[in-house]
Amino acid sequence: MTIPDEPTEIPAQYDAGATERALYQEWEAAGVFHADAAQSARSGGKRAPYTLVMPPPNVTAILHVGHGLNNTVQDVLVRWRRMAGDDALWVPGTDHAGIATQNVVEKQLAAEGKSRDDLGREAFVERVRGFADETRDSILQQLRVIGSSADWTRTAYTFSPELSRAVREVFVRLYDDGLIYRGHRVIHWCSRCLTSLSDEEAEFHDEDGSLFTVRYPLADDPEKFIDVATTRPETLTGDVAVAVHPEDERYTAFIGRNVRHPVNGLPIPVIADDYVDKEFGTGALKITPAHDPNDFEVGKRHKLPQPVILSADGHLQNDPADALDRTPTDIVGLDRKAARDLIVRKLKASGALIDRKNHRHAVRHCYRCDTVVEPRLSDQWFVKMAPLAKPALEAVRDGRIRILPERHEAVYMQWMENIRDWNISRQIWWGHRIPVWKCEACAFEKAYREDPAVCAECGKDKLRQDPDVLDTWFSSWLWPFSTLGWPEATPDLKAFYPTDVLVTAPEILFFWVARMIMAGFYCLGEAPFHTVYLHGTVRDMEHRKMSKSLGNGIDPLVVVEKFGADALRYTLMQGMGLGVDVMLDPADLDKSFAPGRNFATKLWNIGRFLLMQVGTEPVIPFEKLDRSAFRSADHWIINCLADAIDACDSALGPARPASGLWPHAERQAGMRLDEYSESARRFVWNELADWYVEACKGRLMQAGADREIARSILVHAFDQALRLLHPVMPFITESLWRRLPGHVEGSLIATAKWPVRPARHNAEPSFSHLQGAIQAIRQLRSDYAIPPAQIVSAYLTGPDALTAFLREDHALFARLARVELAEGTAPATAAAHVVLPKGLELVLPLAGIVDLEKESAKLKNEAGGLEKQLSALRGRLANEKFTSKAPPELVDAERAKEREWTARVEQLHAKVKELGV
RNA sequence: GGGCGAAUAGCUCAGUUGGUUAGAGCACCUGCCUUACACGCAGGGUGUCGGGGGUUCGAGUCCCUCUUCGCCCA
Repeated sequence: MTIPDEPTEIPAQYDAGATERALYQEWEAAGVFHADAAQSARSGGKRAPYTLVMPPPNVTAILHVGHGLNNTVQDVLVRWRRMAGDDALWVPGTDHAGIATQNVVEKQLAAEGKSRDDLGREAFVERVRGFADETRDSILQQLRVIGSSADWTRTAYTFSPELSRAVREVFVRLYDDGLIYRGHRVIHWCSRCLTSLSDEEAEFHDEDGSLFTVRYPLADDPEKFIDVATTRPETLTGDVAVAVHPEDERYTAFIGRNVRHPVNGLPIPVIADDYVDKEFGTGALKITPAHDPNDFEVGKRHKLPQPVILSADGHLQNDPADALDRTPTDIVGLDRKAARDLIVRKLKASGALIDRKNHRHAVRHCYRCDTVVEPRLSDQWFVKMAPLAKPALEAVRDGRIRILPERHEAVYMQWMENIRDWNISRQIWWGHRIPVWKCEACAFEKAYREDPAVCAECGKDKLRQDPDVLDTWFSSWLWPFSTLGWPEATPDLKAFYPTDVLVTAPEILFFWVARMIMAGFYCLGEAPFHTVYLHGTVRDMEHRKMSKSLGNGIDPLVVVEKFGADALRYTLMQGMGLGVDVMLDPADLDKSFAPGRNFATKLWNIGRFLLMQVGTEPVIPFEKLDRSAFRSADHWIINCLADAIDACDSALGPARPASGLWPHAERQAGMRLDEYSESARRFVWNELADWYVEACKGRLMQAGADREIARSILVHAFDQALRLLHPVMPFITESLWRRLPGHVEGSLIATAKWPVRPARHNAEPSFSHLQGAIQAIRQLRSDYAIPPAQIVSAYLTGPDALTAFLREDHALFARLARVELAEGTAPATAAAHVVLPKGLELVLPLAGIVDLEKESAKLKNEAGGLEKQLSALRGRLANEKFTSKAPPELVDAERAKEREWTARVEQLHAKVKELGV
């Protein structure tokens, strides 16, 4: 048998760039990512289906580190289940992102000096379509670079003909079920995007503003007046009443009379409504029905007019039809800001402005362009949500769906219980057009599955389609099944729906997740997934969200370029506590990605060294080894492996609820990506490399049965470690795995079997004693600053069986602790002493180096600490209440501890005496 | 204003139904280029578990209260 003395052809440096590109192509060519519908147990196959649908990035998006995080989580899960034998499918795709994409193209047009109206609707939509087609695949391409193992043959797009059909189908069903209606309501209006926004799209930001107090004199008795507080004087001319609380005694005399409007001079009534908060401001409120949702309700109750005094683009208007002739001509045409200033000046001049206070309040902004959102009365399409919410609420309540982290479940419940109707119409051009046609001949209105030529009622061809398009979320809420072919009963739908886990950010729990659950029940009668995993946000060192405007973003492609995709992925996953934000420093990528970079390098080095040591000759299969010939280190590393597999499994899983309902004990179990990463890392680095590889060094030098056991176990343990790590570090593991002796040409770790926990061996504790002894010696060496090159002698005493066992591994002591185990009687003095468990003692004669007083003090100190603990322990055991009330096992354990500690204290005192200092 | 949550090492966080001497990673300190790896090796825990009170044989864990912070919603 030859022992290789030449290093095998494993490069000293791992070339991430070249390796990753080549391996990704290999995986794709081998069809690793492709899931076969026929193999799913739901279609008569043998494999449990495991499906993820990727939260579709915008067509215009470029990859940022948040995408990296989101997709790495999904990739870890799908690679894990693929190895575990599931029919694993990860569906990728993109979202046409109505407002966002239209905005980008409109900006392009503006740069050319054009507007969308210059092009006209059809040409504009074509232009956006062309733009989206160009950008659509770029982010998906970038996801490949970080290793995403999505099934690209199933790439979906919310605006594709297939998915558009699903949108149309749902719209028509909801319409026919009476769940879609047109409403005249105050909605959130973005005067820059010229469209309505849903509640979720109009985000609150705190802003410093002013609270103005304005005086309204009685029309028939100007000496008497009501002071009204408002934050928005620019909407003053839209006032149609002043409201007070019916029980507010200050104002009872005013109710039913008219006051004179301080800006337009019109008489408006004082009304009583218990919506008014007596405590806020002056306790009197101006009512502007067309520009405040609450005022709108008040106005309806009191049958007040609804003048719309702001135009669509945010200027004051006096169009007789809308504004009802209430806006003075000198204000007409001003934008909101200018109008506010002018009105405030006029009020000041006329003496109607009584007070102006600084006031911090939450103001809604457009989530796309950050313009202040204007509440504005208009006609919109709504979905009636309460009936849809009911089953979606039940599913989370009874455990068919779980949300992690748990605290988001309460948030979900609260939102669902108080759900409001969903404004789904947008006054833009890029999106699915609302499929409702109205007949101009007979006024019949209907939602059509196919574009109609003639009216379904009267047969005339005077049809006009509604000009609005649908909210983008109206297509993405169908994503878990529209991507699988719904409304067709496709093989994919049968094989892969319901899906399993939805991985996303908590911000879109309501925008998207809740609506998907509702759509799943409405369209298919089933929850679209059993687990919602909401991960943290990537933030900078000041805990700020990464954003383009702050310039604190991190480009994952730069990270991949510098450190490799595995380093990026590992860094993100090891920092991914459940629901915990990941902090990264955009100014110091080396530091931020050190965990992944260091570990990737270490793993490569472990592999390189291990493979060099083992050589290329075939090894005995692990299962065929004669276990009776195992050394303690062998048992120990196999036990470590069993624990590591166990830890990884319970950190990641369970993959699905066994019965369709999450049992209470499993409701928050699994999905601990950080614990999984750390468990796998600990095994390969702190156990396999730090101890077992070291323990094998000597054994590999000599041909024979013992060498073959070591080789086989090294190969087996490393093979299993690579498999455990593959989901998080797919490239480097694939690259090392194929270099293992006995690797079958063409086989891939990406489709290799996930490790199964082996049985534990009990013969291992001796290795822990050995480790304890070695660590104690290292500590001594460090205390006395003994250089590594200096080998010292050590006397080992204690129970014969144990010392004999440890002496067998004297070579290990020599290598790891740099000591020579000596025979004979240890010198009593001029030596360092270590007291180990089970009566073991180490004595290192260190004449001239050892400080006897220091040794004595150390031992005394240890004894003292232990005695303190011991007296507390004895106190506890002497307490009759403890011994009678505490569980008997605990009391027994405490008694055992007392015996052990007592023996150890005695041993320490004996040592001190021996030293005689 | 309403709701939810958090406060444990310098930082980010674990800590099961209350039960050993409260842990991990990173950072940090000390010593080492010990023939795979300095992106490494060895050694080191640096803590009044936010303050106060209570329940209990026993509290980081349960209850009350105060303080601070975060998120969601109006």
